[in-house]
Amino acid sequence: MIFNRPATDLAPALIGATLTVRGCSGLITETEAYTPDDPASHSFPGPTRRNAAMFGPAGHAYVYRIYGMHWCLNVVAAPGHAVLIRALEPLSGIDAMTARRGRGKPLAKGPGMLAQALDITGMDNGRPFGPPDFALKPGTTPDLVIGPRIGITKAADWPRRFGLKGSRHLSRPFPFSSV
DNA sequence: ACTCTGATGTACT
DNA sequence: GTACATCAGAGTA
Repeated sequence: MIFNRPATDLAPALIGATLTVRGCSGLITETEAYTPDDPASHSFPGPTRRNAAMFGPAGHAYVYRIYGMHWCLNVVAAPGHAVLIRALEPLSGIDAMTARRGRGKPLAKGPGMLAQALDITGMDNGRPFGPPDFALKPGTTPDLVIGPRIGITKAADWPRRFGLKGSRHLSRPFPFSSV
């Protein structure tokens, strides 16, 4: 897996990959690309304390807190580029994820839920991806759907949200579109 | 199904 | 002071 490339290339490549975090794993079903020329990207204003990891080595995590209570996990791509992991299909460690999320609740249908299910916090900011505890394993290239982004106010309509076609483990449905 | 709102911390102007 | 790459619960239907 080549991490050091534009987020717009890495984001679709991560769909279908398996993310493993300390005994829990899942199939990535939804990502979003953020680039330095994107007004909605944390890297848009240039390096700051919060976004330092986005300008660090590719293949590391960029984790930040949002709305005071949730964490969001990104994979750092080229400098100033990152891919937000928005949703996944749980594969293993489901008991632990359920315990952290609460019984009957969706486990990882959104970036905040995903971080909570996998117990990802600011402690993981800057951590390199690699086996065995924090791994990102490429899968076979699946059919993708592409659509506008979610939860942002600037450039929300840029088609930079990628999903696994037909998956039920998405934060929201995609408007009809595919590659 | 949908829309609205409160919770909660911090980075940045 | 304001905005924020969100979620859960309550309300309406």
